[in-house]
Order: sequence, then C-alpha cells, then structure tokens
Amino acid sequence: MKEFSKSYDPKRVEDKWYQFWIEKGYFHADENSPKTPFSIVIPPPNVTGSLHLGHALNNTLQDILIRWKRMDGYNSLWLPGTDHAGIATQNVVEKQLKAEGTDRHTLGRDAFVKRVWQWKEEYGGRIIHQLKRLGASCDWERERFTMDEGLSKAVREVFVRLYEEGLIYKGDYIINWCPRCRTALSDLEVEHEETHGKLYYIRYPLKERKKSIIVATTRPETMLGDTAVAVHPEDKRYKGLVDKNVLLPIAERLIPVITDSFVDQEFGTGAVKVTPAHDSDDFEIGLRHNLPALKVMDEDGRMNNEAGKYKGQDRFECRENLLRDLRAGGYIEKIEDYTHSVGHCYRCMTAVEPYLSKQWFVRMKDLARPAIEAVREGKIRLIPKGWENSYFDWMLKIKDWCISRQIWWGHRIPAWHCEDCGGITVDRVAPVECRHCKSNNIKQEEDVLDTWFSSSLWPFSTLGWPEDTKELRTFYPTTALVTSFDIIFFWVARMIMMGLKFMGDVPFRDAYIHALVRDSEGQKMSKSKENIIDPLVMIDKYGTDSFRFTLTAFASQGRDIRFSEERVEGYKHFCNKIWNASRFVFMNIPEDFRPQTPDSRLLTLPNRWILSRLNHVIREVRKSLEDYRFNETASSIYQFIWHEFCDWYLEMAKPALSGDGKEKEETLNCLTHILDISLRLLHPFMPFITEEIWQYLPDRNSESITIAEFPEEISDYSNPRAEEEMSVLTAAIIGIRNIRGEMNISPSLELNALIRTKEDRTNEILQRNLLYIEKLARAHDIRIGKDIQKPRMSATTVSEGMEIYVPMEEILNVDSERSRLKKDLEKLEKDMALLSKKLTNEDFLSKAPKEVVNKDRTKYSTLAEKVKRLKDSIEKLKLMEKEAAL
RNA sequence: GGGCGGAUAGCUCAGCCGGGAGAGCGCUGCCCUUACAAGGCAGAUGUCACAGGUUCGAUCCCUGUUCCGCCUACCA
Repeated sequence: MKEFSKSYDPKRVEDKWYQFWIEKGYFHADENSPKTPFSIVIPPPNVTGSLHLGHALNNTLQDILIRWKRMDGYNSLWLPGTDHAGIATQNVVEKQLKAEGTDRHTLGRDAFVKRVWQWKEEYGGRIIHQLKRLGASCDWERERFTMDEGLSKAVREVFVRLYEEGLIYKGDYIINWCPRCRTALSDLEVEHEETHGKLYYIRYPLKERKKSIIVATTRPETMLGDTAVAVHPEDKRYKGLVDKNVLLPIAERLIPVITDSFVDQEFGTGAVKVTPAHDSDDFEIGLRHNLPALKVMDEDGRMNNEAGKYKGQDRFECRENLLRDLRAGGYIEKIEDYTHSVGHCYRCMTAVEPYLSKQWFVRMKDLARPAIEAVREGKIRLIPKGWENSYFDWMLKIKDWCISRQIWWGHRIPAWHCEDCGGITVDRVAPVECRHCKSNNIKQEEDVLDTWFSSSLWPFSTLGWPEDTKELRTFYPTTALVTSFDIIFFWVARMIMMGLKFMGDVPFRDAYIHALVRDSEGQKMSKSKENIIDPLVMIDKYGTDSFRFTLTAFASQGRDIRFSEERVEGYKHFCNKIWNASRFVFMNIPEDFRPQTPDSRLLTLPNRWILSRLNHVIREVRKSLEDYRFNETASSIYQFIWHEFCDWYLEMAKPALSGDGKEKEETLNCLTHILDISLRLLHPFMPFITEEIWQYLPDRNSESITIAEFPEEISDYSNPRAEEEMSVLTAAIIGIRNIRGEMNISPSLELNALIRTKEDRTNEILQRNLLYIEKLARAHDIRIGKDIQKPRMSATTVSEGMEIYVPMEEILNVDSERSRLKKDLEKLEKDMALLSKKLTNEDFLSKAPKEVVNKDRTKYSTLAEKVKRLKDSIEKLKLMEKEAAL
C-alpha cells in the first residue's frame, strides 16, 4: 500500500488536482464532439467582485451539474466569464482617482476608460482565481468578458436592430436619477426602503381672496418647481377654487388649480402640488394638462438657478432652509410623522431623485409577450415552479426599460447626433455622415448602455453571435441556468426576451433558482453589518470539499440559507470518515490485487446487502439530481457512506478479511467496487478528496475520476431478500447492544447471549450469520433457538420476531432492568392504544385503502406480541425477586 | 396597496402524491473494540405557530389569526 496518512489534509491535494485537470484539458468542451451537449453559462460575476457565499453556492451547484453530466457522457460545457459592471466598476476607479486628488473629468473620457481597463487587467481576475479554488470546472479557454470585442459587437447589433424596429426610442421622461453616480437608473436598480419621514402640509394662498389651499408633500423642496395644484374633479371642497390661480409661496409665482381624476381625495387634503419635472405622476398630469416642467435641481442633487435663493444648496439642505422660511411666512399648516418608501441607488444607496431627462428606452411589451408564452408553454421551466408566478406578474406589468447611463465605463450607445439637422443616426459602425442631411457634423452619443443590456445577451453573445458559429449551433439553447432569485427580473427575464428575439429560441431549458445565503441569524450579509463569511476562509479552514458539501446540503428548494460554520465542520468530519474508510480498504488490498466486479449471486449476506443498498443509493442520487434536489442527493450519499457502508458493512467485512479464501476475495472485490462507485457518485460534490482517493484504486479504467463514468443502476444488485435478512440480523445485534448500553456494560466486556426466535426462518438467518452477531455485538457462546428458556438473572430485549437474553448473574440490577422494561412497555402500549382506536373505527376499516388497513393490522399484532412478551419478562422479574427474598 | 414564502427537537434545517415526526450539530451514559476520539455504541428531547374546516385519518389540503422575511406598486 502506498503512503496513506491517518487523516485527510485538503491542503495537500487540492491545488495538485486542479492543476492536473487543467493540464489534461478535461474542462474543455469540443464544439465538434458528437456527444449530446449539456451547457451552462455562468451568471457572470461583477469584475469588481470577490467571491462571497452566494457565488460559492451558485457555482458549486453549477459545478455539480456540469461534473455529473460530464461523467455521464455528455459534451459538457460550462462557460465562464465576468461582467463589466458599469456603475460599480466606475465607482471603484473613481474612488482611486479621488484618493489621488483627481477625478475622471480632469482625466477626460478616453484616459479614464483606459484607466478602467488597466484596473480590470490588474485586479479584475480575482474572482476567477477564487472560482478555481472552489473547484469550478469551467471551460477557461472560453472565458468571456461583457466588454470583449465580440460581445460588444453583439451589443451594437442588438441595439441597431431594436432601434430600426422602433423598439428602442429616445425621449424626455421622468427617470430615477442617482445624484451621486450622476446617472439614470432603471426601475429595477432602485431599492425601496421604508423610511420614517414627515408629511408637510403647506398653505398656498389664493391671489384674489384671503382663502388658501393646503397641499401635502414629503419632499417640500420640489415645490419650487410646482406648476399647478391638482384636485379631484368631483371634490366638492375645492369646487370654487378650480381654475383659479394660487400663489406659490417663497417662489412668488402664480400657478393654476386644475382637476385630475388621478388625485386621491382621501389622501392628505385632497389637493396635490404638481411638479412635472420631479415626480413621475406629476409628469403625467403635466402632459395631460400641458403644464410646463420646471427643473429646480442639477444633476448632482443641488438646487439650480430656478430655486432662487436656494441655488447651490443640496436638496436636503434646501429642504431644511425652505421649511424654515415657510414656517416664518406662516405657510406651514402642520407636519405629520409619515412612513413611506424611499428609493435608493442600488450601487451607492444614495436617495434617488425622480428627474426629468432625455434618455434611451426599450419598448418592452412586445418583447415580453413571447417570453411569457415560453414559460407558460413549458419551453422554459423555472425551478422551483413557484417563481413562475412572480415572473408572470412582473412580465405582464412590464414597463419600458431605461437603458442609457450617464457614465463612461460601458458600451457606448451606437447613435450619432447631427449638429446641423438634429437627426439621429444609429449604426453598427461609426458613420461618416448624418443619415438624414448628409452632414459630416455628427457626434456620438455620450451615454453608455445599462450593464444588464449586455448581460441579457450573454447566452448567445458568448457563443459567438452575431456570427453563425459552430459553438452556437452546438450549445444554444443552453441546458440549464443556475441563479439566485434576486436577479430574475434583472437578468433571467431579459435573457429570455432577448434570446427569443434574436435567436428565435429560448436561452435555456431549465432555470434553477436557488436561495439567498444569509448569516446564521438570518441577516443578509453585508459589509456594513460585518457579518460577511468569506468562502476562502472556510476553504482554508475546512477544505473545499466540506465547504461545497455544506452548501449543497443546505440547498433545499424554497428557503433562504442560514449559513453555519458548525455545519462545515461536520462535513469536514465526513471527509475524514471517507478518508479513513478508504484507508481501511487499502490496508486490506494485497499488493497485486486485481479487483473483479462482484457477482451478485455467490456472496455473503453483508456483501449481497451492501450491493443492494449501493444500487438503491445510485437510484436516489440520479433521481434527486434530475430534480435539482441537491440537498436530498447530499443526504442520500452521506447516509449511505457513513451509516450503511462504514457503520455496518465495514464492520461486517472484517471477519471475512481476517480469514482466507473465497469469502475474503469476494469481500475485497465488494469493498473496492463500493468504494469506487461511492467516490464516483460523490465526485461532483467533493471533487478533490474523491480524485485523491480514487487514484489509489487498483485497476481504474480512466486516468481521472473527472472523466470516469457516473454510476448507473445495476438492477442485478437489487436484493430485497438480503435487505430483509439483514434487518433480522441487525435487530439481533442492536438488541444486544441495547442491553449493553442501557446497563452501562463496558464494550471491553464480552457478553453471553441467548436468542429465542419465534419462527424457523428467523432462527435460520441468525444461525447462518452467528459470526456477525458475535463480532458486532461483542458476544460469545450465543445460543439461538425456538425453545430457548430465559435464564434467571438476565436482562431482556424484545424485538420483532425474537427475544434476547443476556445473563448477568449477580451483576443484574433488578430495579434498573425493571424500569427499562417498563419504559419500553409504556411506549409500546401507547402506540398500541392508538392503533386499536383506529382499527375499531368502522369508517376507517371501510374507507381507508386496503393496504393501509392491512399494514396497521400487522403492526398491531406485532406490537401486541411484543407487549405480551415484555409483560412476561416483567412477571419473571417479579418471580425472581420473590424467590430471592425467600 | 397587491403578492409570495416561512413558523417542525436546545440550535440549523429536511419532510416530493394526506396513513410511521426525521437528519446534522448539541446534550447524557459507556468506551482509545487493530480505518477513523474529526471516532464507536447506546440514550433523552416535539401541542409540527394559533383557531376553525374538509377527511375514516391532517405537519401536509382549505379558511382565518398572529409573528418573521422577501418581492412589487403612481402611499402626494
């Protein structure tokens, strides 16, 4: 046997094998392969990002699928890459510049973009390295970046086509504006948060009379841009005021009172100030009534010229000053506490300002329709299915998508404005003249596209689109997408729309949506909360395999994950268990051993049993993987390896191994075979330890477990009879152990035991497997038979079909034996009472399915028999006590 | 405002089609039994949030309530 350390040390094996796999090119998918393709595109992490638990879960699950399918004979492609993450990346570099005492405007656009590229080359690959430590078997030769030339070409192509079809337009609308990032945001990029604010009631006096109208607002500073006050047309309170002018306080401007049925009479005073340039509802009202839109803020959230004396003040600073002035002028009617939700920029958490500006939009309705259909018709499955509802909800109410961003890092919009005629020319390559007036005086649009615009093309842009490539034809549509629910709308929905539009087919068949990883308190992890658990720390501490297995075991459908480090430690123990079980196997394999696949016929009971269980676990693993029930797979394998293979089988294999001849050879074959198959089953979950151990196996038929075959069921191995016999055998062993345990008898003390059987078959099974009982229960001189009599001074266990006596002579503590038996008896009698109630119920007997009734009847009679024998035992104890007293 | 999900052992969570309430960790007792003390064997622990309903039978299906979390919305 080769060197095999006493415990598993991940550090010594992980890098070595990852290196080996890369060198051998196992992760590379061949677009010309005749094998059935199985493809996944990675949700591209932000190039600024570093691996967090969410990534770790996401990529572990993808790796499981990919490794499984690769082993299962598919042409398995996992396409990796990163996302340029416009705002986030720009922010990072801007922060650097600030530290250097400069900014992007000083640098200029070209120099700035160059600088970001530099940053990307230097630091951008971090997360990729981290994915490798996770064991991710991505096809690194195909790594993509959303700003690659090829992907940029796809972006331009899509933009031009959508524009030409009228699905992209430019116009003045209210958008979400982040005054810190100084850019527009889409609706999705705004995070709403409940905020305790105030509702200010402000009096707007009428010009002519002494009356006034009171409006309520949460953002008083916007009143400087009011161009009307609106009331509901049927609101009797304001009948006389409609069409009159009111004097806007402070600004000293006259604005009209108008009617619009949008106004809710119940809210506030039923009168609304209308600020078309700073509120989306007001903007709509403004359009309906032809109101001017007056912007009172600049792009950085400071008040502009229109704000008069507040010019240059920050919007919140202005709010305070304005309120003071209003109060001084007697314009404040009242101020109420008010809780409402305020939008924040999802990148910098600054309060977003609804802001009128000229932006580019994608018309969504027509794109959404087929995307809804695709899911409805089952061309795409969202798993778990529950997500389909929110998908439909959002898609049915979809609004146009604001895609222009006022930043520099990103795909610059391929549109050129004519300085002469004002026309727009949109093209794939830079035009030399205006399409409308032929002027050469044209300038490219300054804005770049929303990062999610390029991400939405990811499943086909990464495969070479718009070229008609072999890769596209082979791997599109991709088979599965694995992602987290928080980007269903951002990304999943948009990929579906774009895929259908430009490829004429869905981008993926299955979208598996997994949960969010939280900390052990259920809090979302965030830097500010300082509750971040770093995956790399976990990996260093416990090894990649235990970490991956933990995530997998947690990945049940439908609930958020509360990560706990103790669990990782538990699975580290599991790794060690696997390691030592393997160590045991290798200790027993002779140097020149050539394993044979075990024959299902000639074997000992433990051998037949473990093969049957093996077959069972293979079935479970395959089934649960097909269904994306990763946690179930994890628990099946865990259960099999630890509790069936290690706890029972290895112990039972020991007698055969210490012997010689046929049984030993069979057992060696079984051991090797089970280990081999278990490792292969486990490999997608624990790639490193399985490879390390697998390489010790004699006679492997592949140079790496990565490309070994994934186990398939062997129905020959299924053996219900062996399983049943085994359950009789284990019942006897457990019975004896139970006495030992409950009577606190040291394991080093060998017991003597008698087993009284009820039936010949039980008798025969136990006789035939006597050796195992002796060995596993640490007992000797065991006598088995139908007419065994209970010895005096013995402890008893009653189990199904047998009674077990352990003679204890003077060491028997009668009191504790009696309380033991009584405790068992109580439990059984309770169960029996419940069953009896059921079985005397006419309705149950007539209406419940026959199988259920029969099952309960059998159960009842078994219980009744056990109860009877327990009572006998207790009687005998009493008798014994009496005798002793005499 | 609308919608979704959760509430099961001390902790973290499984429990797919209604018929035995489970795992891991922790806890208690006995043990270094020649693969593993990162281990073995044995053991204790539950009004399956609450109240109704459907059913022969409900942790599971229906209705309502409470608490927690999330998503979504034109709550001035």
